[in-house]
Parts: sequence; C-alpha cells; structure tokens
Amino acid sequence: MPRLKQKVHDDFFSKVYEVTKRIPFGRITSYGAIARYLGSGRSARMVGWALNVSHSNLEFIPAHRVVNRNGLLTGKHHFGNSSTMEQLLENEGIVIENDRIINFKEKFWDPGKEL
DNA sequence: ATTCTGACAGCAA
DNA sequence: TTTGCTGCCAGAA
Repeated sequence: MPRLKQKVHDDFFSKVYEVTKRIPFGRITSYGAIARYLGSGRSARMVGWALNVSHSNLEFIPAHRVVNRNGLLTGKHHFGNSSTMEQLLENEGIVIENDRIINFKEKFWDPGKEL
C-alpha cells in the first residue's frame, strides 16, 4: 500500500535525519554521500532541503556536520548567525579556514561505507 | 499551471 | 584550474 505523498517526504526527511544523527562527534560528511546512501544519489539538493527544515524536528540534528563535497561550509547562513556552524565544528576539534574544513578527507565519514 | 530557486554534484570547455 | 550548464526533486510565488 503506497503511502501518501506527504508521508513519503517525511520518510525521506526522516532518513536524512537518522543518518545525520549518526555522524560521529568530530566527523563530517557531505550532502551527496547521504543522498547516495539513501538510494537517490542525484538528490543531494534534497538532503540540503531536509536539513533546512530540520528545525521542525524535535530532536537536535547535527546539521553542522554536513557540508558539501569540497568541505565548504555552504550552509552556514542557515544557522541564524553565520558563524554558528563554524563554531560548532571547531567545538568538535575541526579546524576551519575560509569556510573550508582542513583535513576534510581525514575527517570525512561515509555513511555508505561506515554504516 | 508555470517559473524560479536552492545547505549539491558531475561534467564539459 | 575555474566557470558554467544540467540533472535532480520539492516548495514558494
């Protein structure tokens, strides 16, 4: 029995939240990695959208641990203050320079590979 | 209904 | 290497 359209979206969003919540402390991943893990590899933008509305979720979503594939903090303007995301990450021991994560490759956490 | 936009990513020039 | 266009799927106007 197919679910209602609204339900489907909730499922996709929920999956995004689930994966995001499993990102280990001090690690980060990319929108594309999550999208691929969820099956729709070319829907990275939807991951971003899901995180954008993650405020409606009761649980805390560590959305600051999700950046684009270049380790660029493209979503920092969505944390109220544009320095919040950067601060949260540095709080976890991640070094940032010019909105870019240093040692991005080493800190990278691939849900498809590690989950 | 149509058009534009977006917290992306891949590929062509 | 950098820039620009395209595919992707939902939402807003």
